[in-house]
Amino acid sequence: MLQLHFIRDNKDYVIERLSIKNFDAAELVEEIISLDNDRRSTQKNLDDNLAMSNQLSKEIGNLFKEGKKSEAEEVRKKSTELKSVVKDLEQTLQQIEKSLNEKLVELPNLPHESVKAGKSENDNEIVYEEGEIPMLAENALPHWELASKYDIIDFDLGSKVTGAGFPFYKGKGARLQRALINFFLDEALKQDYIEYQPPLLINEDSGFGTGQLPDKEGQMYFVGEDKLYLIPTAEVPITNIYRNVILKEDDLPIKNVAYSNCFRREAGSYGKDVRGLNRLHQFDKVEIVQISTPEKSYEILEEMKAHVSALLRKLELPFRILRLCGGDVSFASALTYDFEVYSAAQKRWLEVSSVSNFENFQSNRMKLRYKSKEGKSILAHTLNGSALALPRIVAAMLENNQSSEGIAIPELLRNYTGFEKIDAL
RNA sequence: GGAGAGAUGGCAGAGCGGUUUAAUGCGGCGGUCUUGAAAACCGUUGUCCUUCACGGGACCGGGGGUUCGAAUCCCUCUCUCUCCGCCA
Repeated sequence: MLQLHFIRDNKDYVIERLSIKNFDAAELVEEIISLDNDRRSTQKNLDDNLAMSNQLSKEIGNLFKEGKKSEAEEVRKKSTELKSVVKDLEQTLQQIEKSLNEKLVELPNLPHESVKAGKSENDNEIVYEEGEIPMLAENALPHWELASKYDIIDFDLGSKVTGAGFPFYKGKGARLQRALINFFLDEALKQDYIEYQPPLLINEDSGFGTGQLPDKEGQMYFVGEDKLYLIPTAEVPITNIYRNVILKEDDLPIKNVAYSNCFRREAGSYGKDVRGLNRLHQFDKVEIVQISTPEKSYEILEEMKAHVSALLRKLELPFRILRLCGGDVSFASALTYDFEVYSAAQKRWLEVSSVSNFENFQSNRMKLRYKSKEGKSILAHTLNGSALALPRIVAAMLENNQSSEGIAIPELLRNYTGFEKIDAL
């Protein structure tokens, strides 16, 4: 959520920047400013009446104490009249604030200066590439076939027990998952992240705080009985730790890491996009989250980018980094880098990480502030990134490392898996 | 799931209809004293809205109600604690 006073002071700038996200804000901004004007004048009016009412109540108290009953009655009558005025104003104010909030929440975050205009993911800018595209044999298999050939992931079993997009990992497949999770967590710990294990269900306030609600309600699984949502990413619980919190400047930056299952309904997905591990309803992810001062947040974004790059390097996967264009960067993000690995049998790039700076967009929603050394309350900046999402890493690893001998486990992961290759048992 | 108790400022804790602009203690910050520190003493100590400013208003877990006036009374939700039941 953008700050009201910022919108007021930078009306044209807001509209211009949002056009980069293909969002026409002109009308909305006008409505917001006009509603805010109404809010201010109504508030002023209400406050004046309340001040008067407070004054009268005090008088009544004093008069009663002095035994001047009839005079007190007189004032009480006046006060009663005032009461209906106050009640009306309160209702009006509530209405105005409600519609103001509804409008305010519709405005996306402003894209960072470096974000270029663009319609879709096709306009994302490749800013970095590393690693060699493997040349596979003619008879190379896509990962879903490798998965069943070596009996390490069972998609059909998942469909039977739950539904499509909920695979079983089995044997070395399951052990590989566990190895990757531990590897990712340990790498983050080396960078001074604090490890958390968050709840997998969150309430409505948390969903609002990070921006999943009200917009993307349909993307989350909802447990109606208890009004809880299954998390689409650990970002939600981990960032919401700080909802309505005032930190100290010395606490920053806060670096948290969490492994969690992630649940996404992915309504409307179809075709080759959802084949095998490419898109699941439940998957595993290690997420890094940082809370920072505004001055440092872009430096930290680079640091997080470097962290994710190092992980992919250690896993020996060819990858590239994209700076998302205005049309593809998410509602809440100011700047996002996507990481894609090359999955050589599918011959396509798969997104395995998304690293974003939300600036104070989430902070403003969840009132996450810190007290500066001068004693001022300032909205913090929030950042997060996948480090990393497992399924597509596994997909690329299986495909890229296949040979007649089986599937080779990257050197640095062998300590974690306890085996060097996946072969026919 | 059943029965009971509770939620007050960074923390502890009083207040149970009108000098509460929320007592008091601890902690934090500033000062006096001291070569320095401690102790002692004095002062200060939240968030938000509004205003150029003076000022005004809101906030005692959330929401609603009673009243001229609510931290205080009523309703409701959430959470915490104790006991019982169930349970990895």
